[in-house]
Amino acid sequence: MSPRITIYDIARELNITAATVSRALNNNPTISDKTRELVLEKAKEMNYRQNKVALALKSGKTFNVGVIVPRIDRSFFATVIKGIQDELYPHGYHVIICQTYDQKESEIDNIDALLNAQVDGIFMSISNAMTELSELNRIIKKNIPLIFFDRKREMPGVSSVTINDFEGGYKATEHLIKTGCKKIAHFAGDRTLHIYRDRFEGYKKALLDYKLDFDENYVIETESKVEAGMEATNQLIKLNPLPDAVFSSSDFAAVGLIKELKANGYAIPDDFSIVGFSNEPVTQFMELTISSVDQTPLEMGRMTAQIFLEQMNSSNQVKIEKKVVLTPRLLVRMSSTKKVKNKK
Amino acid sequence: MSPRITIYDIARELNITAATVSRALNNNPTISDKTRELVLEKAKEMNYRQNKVALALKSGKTFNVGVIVPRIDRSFFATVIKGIQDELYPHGYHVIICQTYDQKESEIDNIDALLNAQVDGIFMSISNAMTELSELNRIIKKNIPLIFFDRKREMPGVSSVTINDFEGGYKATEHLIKTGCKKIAHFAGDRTLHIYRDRFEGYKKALLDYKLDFDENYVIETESKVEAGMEATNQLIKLNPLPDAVFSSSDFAAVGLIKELKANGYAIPDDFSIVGFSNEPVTQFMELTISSVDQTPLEMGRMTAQIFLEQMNSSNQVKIEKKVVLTPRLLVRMSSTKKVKNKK
DNA sequence: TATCTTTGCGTAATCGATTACATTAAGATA
DNA sequence: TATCTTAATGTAATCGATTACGCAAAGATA
Repeated sequence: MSPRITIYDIARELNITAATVSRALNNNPTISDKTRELVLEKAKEMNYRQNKVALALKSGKTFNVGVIVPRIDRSFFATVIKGIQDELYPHGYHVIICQTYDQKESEIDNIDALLNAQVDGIFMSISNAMTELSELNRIIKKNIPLIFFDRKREMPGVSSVTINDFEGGYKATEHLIKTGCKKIAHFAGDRTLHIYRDRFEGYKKALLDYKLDFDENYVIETESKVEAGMEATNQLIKLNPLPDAVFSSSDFAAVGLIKELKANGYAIPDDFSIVGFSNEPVTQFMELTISSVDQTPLEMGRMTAQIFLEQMNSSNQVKIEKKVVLTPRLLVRMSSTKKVKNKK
Repeated sequence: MSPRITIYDIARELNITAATVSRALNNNPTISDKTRELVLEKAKEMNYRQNKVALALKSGKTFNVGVIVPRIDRSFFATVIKGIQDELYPHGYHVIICQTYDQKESEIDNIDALLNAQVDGIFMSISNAMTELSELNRIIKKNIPLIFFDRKREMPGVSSVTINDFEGGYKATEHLIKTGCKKIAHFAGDRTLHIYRDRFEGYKKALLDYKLDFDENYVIETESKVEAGMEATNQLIKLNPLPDAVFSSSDFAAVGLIKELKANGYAIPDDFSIVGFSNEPVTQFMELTISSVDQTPLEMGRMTAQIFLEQMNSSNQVKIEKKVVLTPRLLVRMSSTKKVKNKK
């Protein structure tokens, strides 16, 4: 095992002090060119590497940030993290991943661990279960940037990057209306969560704006799973009058919806136009590609990281509180593209 | 901004020294029960948290590990990371993510950065481009556990966790043979990579074992993309005699294959039985679910982490070199399940 | 020549925790 | 009472880097 080379080792070799070595390596102007060159040469020769841990202890900056998500094996979160990483890597930051599975205890635990590890910032998609704001306040009190993405909580001095779920719901519904659908049902998620409530509200508003009746019976709450979508479909096809379109808050539910509709002999998009939400990879790989609302996760990650960098560069006096709301993009695919000749 | 509480702050409050506080907090038996209780109480009252950075500098252990993957927004890698994380989190380790996009420079860069950050271990899916073994040797020389997963390189003292790609290729092909296919084509990946070469060899061996002719014309090299699979399909359907099955090294290519076959009026699985590789989420969401070979990424991550923990717990003298080869699981789905009545 | 600047580098403190070694005081033993 | 244990705590070094402050030598100025 080769011993770690420190600035003291270099200093000893050159008969100077560690302070001089440190200054030379940091391009301090008070060091003569001769000495600087000697040091740089010797450092290279000895294969010296700066010990970031020692630096972190001295400076208080670890150049690590923590990202807290429910789980990383979900395309959406993996892509947000990719965006964060892509943006921060050139600035020398490392990204530490924490998973919570949306358990409140796990969220508190992870925050605690990240604070002990002295991260320079924490990015978080906060669960609905997390009511312990005191834990979050510990972050603020330490003056460590906390930034919410995707799912947020209102807190003074805390920035957030979210998408406009209302607009997403509105756009999806408007698209269905404009392509001729009159009786549009909605697969809603858990409406105690603001993201699902907002999508639902957008749906409702679009109906009103275009003078279509809103009927609570056309709204079916369902989980974000294929099976749940299939079950919901069985309720859907019992409706009278039968809808001619569905806006689903979840792509997975939309997949289940399509499976079950086909099994029951319905044609898509001719009998039912369908728009999902999230632009999960599966939507574009299906034989019948599914229209969906893209949440721009890459941009979300990038933006989150950018706000963090701004915050780090600003003086400590100035508290930045940015509320960025990204515009979702409607992606029209086959599941909502009726051939004109088949239009009923 | 609340100041950080240190053991010195506690010591001052109690009129004792930091050494005593440290010992009390670490359950050192030479500390009297009275003092210990006083310290613990005061620590709680002042909301003391151990500074892991200071500890890391002293102990040389950061409790951080680095994971190097080409990109994290791929289901496979995201799931491996999840496995690593799930296994290491209970032991107090944090996972730092690095993406390389399979660029050699980026791989070297990331290794360097992780070493400077003093991680306790590095887990890596190494690209084919990475020929600079000297960089990897720097890790070994520092006595930091390096563990390859998914894609490895032979190095003394380095453990690895991979799957048996040969067996995966064999199983997939054998399954097609046993369900009555006689003329099985193969979509191969880049066969300079051992994972693709092994899958190909498994395919070949299965044909030989079951007395079927191997024909190089039935092997089409293609990228792991839907579009590439579609292009390859156009070569495939020009073959004479026409194959009755395809084993694809890539699920995405299989998706393209199915799309294009259907577009050309072929029925699946009746005209073509199809098995893919990787068990990408899309394979189970398709209306026509795709048979595939699961690489057990969760187990791969878990196993990688376990080997690391073993290595950390063993004495420094003992070098552990484990080569774990996981067994892939064949998942039979609709794309290779012919109805008996339709069997040709 | 005497004094003042400037240049270049050394000294030593600091970040927060751990720990080998030293020290003190109380109780045990002869 | 004198000496020896032993329990409990203090002292100070250490991990590796940065940096305020001090100082010596060289050149500048009167």
